[in-house]
Amino acid sequence: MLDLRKVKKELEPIIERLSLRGGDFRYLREIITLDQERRDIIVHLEQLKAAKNETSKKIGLYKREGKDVRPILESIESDKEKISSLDQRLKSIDSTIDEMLLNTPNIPHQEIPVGKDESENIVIKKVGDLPTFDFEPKPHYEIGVNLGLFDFERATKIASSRFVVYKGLGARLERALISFMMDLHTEKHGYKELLLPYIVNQDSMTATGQLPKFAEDAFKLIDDRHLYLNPTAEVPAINMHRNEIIPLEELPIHYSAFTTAFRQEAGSAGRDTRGIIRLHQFNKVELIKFTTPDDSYKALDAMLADSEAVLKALKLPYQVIELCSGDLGFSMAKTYDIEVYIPSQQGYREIGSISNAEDYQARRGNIKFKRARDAKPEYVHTLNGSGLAVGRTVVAILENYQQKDGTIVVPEVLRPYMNTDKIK
RNA sequence: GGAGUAGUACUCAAGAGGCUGAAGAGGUGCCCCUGCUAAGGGCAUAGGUCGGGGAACCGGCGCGAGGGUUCAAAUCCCUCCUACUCCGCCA
Repeated sequence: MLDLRKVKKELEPIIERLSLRGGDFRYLREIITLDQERRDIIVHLEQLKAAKNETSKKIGLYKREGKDVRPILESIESDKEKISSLDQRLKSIDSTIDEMLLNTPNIPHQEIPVGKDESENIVIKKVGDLPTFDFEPKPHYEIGVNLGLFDFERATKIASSRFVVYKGLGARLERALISFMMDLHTEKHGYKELLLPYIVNQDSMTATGQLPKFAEDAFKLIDDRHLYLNPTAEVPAINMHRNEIIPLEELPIHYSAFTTAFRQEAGSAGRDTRGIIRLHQFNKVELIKFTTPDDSYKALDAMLADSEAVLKALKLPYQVIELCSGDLGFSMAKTYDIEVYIPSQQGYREIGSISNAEDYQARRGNIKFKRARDAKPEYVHTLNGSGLAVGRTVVAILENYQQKDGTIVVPEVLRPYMNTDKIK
């Protein structure tokens, strides 16, 4: 959520920066008018309430002294109505302002590239050598089905399309990757391991920015508690500290969490229909940080390096891109995507995303810290990154490590987890 | 799922319509005392948030959350949430 005070102070520059995302944000001008009305009401309302409090006290006194309170009671009768109607008006203004702010995305960081969509993202580095094949490399779904690693038909029988059953060494590979990634981040990169709920409530979804605007992307439970299936570990992990003031000495907080993520993939009909690139359910290892505002961009770069370390260890070629303003996620000020090389597509596919939300989620979730014992609380910055999407890592391994005979060489770092050096 | 009990500040806890923005204790901070430590004494300690004001400061909200009754609610009523106890069920 944007800071209302800041919006008021820098209205036009903010509208201009937001519009770099695409879309019209001139509606924010209305906030200024609404806010002025809101303040006027508050001033008036508080005067009335203060007077009413005085009067009530007086009534108490009079009663104890046995005096007649009827005249006083009559004198405040009209204020009562004024107060309740002003209260109502205030509530309605507050909720209008709130709704506007909740539906307004984060302001893109000053230095990110300006562009209208993903075609204007900028490749900032390429790492690793592309594999060479003396045969036609197969797509992962063919390899996986041939080796008996995936079963799409039965997954559809069990659930629906866009699900998969992993079998045998396929299931083992997925599990091995989860363990490998979690071990790397917790033991080498200093993150604290979390195992989180896979169901989150409406407040959590709102704090991180999935709601109210992107309700159609989430799986909502049919239940009057307004619960959702976890769409990404970012949601439960950031909400660990919702409505908290984190002691300064606990910052920065680094969490790593494996979760299963659930997405409706609304609007993706027809895209990536084959294979395990885009499923309703997938596994992901996530990195989450809470930092002071001063440290968040350093922390972002460090997180990117932690993410990259997974691909480096697996010896998979990848590129890092910086998202342009038009491709930026709703809650984020700046985002790097990591894209892994997919031989069958002769191109790169997103396998991870590392973002700084600055104070946007912290404000929605009321997550603060204090610089000193008697200092005013300030919002923390929140960051999240993939470390990595596990299913897509499976895709990358199958395709990049495929052999002419149809088998897969297991990347060295995974062998202790796989108990084999070959999938055949 | 049934039946019950409870949620008050950093912690424990009193409070049962107005004199309570909240007794008391612990903790914490500052000071005194003591050669150091322990013990003792004094003072302070509702955070947070919204609004007014140049500021000092003033005011609104706030006793799990949200509604309601009342001139007035921590205190009465309703709904919800959470924790605990008992019963049932269950990995």
